[in-house]
Amino acid sequence: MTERPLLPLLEDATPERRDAARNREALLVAAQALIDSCGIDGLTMDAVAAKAGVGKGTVFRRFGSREGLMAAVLDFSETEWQAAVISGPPPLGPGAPAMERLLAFGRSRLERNLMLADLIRAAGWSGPRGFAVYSFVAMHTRYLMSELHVTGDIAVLATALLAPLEVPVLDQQVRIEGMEIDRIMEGWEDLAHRITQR
Amino acid sequence: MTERPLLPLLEDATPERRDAARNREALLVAAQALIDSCGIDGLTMDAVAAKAGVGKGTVFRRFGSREGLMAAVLDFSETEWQAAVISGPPPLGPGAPAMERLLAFGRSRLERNLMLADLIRAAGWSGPRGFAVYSFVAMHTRYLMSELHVTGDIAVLATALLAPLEVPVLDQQVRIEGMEIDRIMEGWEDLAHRITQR
DNA sequence: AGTGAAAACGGACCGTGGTCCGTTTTTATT
DNA sequence: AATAAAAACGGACCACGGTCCGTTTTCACT
Repeated sequence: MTERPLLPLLEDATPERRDAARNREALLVAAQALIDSCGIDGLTMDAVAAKAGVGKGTVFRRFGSREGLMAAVLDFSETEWQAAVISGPPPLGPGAPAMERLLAFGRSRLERNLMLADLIRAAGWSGPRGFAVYSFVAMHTRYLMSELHVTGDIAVLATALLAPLEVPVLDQQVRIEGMEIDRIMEGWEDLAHRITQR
Repeated sequence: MTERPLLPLLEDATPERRDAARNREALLVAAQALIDSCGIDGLTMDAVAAKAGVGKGTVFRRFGSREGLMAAVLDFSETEWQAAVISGPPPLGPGAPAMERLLAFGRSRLERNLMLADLIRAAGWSGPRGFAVYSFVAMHTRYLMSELHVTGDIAVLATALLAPLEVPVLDQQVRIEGMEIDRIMEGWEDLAHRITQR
């Protein structure tokens, strides 16, 4: 749990003080434990502080806000996932044809976003962390699209291809309309073909 | 400000008591005034209650939550917009070819979502109101797509076409990446052509 | 080891969203 | 008009996110 995020856009120049590092570690462990036992909604900042054995001020000094704490918890699995895309086995990782990689990418992202929906929602879609996450996903999609020789405004088309995989949209389809996941995935593959063809 | 929402899926069987109706009216007026003067973030439920001259409990009895109140405020402009789509002048309203209507629809929705972004964000994307709004937009999109003889899973493709117009996605593009609105719109038109062609 | 400045800590404190329940208003009925 | 049940009201109250500032810890430098 001490690994640093992939793609460290701006690494801190000065390292953390020892007590700070120890407390961050304890807070993340406490937060994960509380999420497991009480669920996301049942987690309070006071409880996290108490469980980690630190004052509440420390939690906010480290993570800025509740959203920030959630984003930090989410960061573990995100980093892992990004590693699988960058250097894992094909077809998600490198080695497969671009179209296969794209389809594997979409399926994997969709499954992940559904599995972590509560946490992603609680982490908010703003802030620097959210930006970094989006940047990675968008960059990879644009790369695959350029490999497929897609014509047009690739940045915008990539966004359009990614948007249906985001949690608010999936929530609408799955939770409210009760749509099957396989059907959503098939629809997304169709979309991928339509956007990349020509 | 007393009109009822379009497409009243479930109209209340029993009408409101007179004091209840009067208070709702006063609360909506107060909320709108506070939004205009303090902005969405500066609006507090206590302030709305005070300005409307009622107790705080009444606000929550009427609207359930802050999100609910915001959704109710939003409902005015949403109703107006839906009316323009259903019975306004072409190309947004009926009378133009389906493809022109679709493009006008996308542009209009995009502009609206950007203009009301703060309010839409504060209203939340869940709850029955959000569902009703989404239902209308999705239904209309599916209708236009069927007019265009689009093949495939129309419900899923309509969602894919609408997703890039949603506030979280637009936020990312406009606010964070600083993308121009015209560019986003051109990209969306391209997307509409790719999804509907074949 | 001693020292001073910078960084981090802790928990009392505050504002706001949301609840609860005793009181008041409305409305249907006679 | 009187009455009673139902609905709505109001504001004290609570919980939680977030802030503030006096105290403690760390660390670089001597």
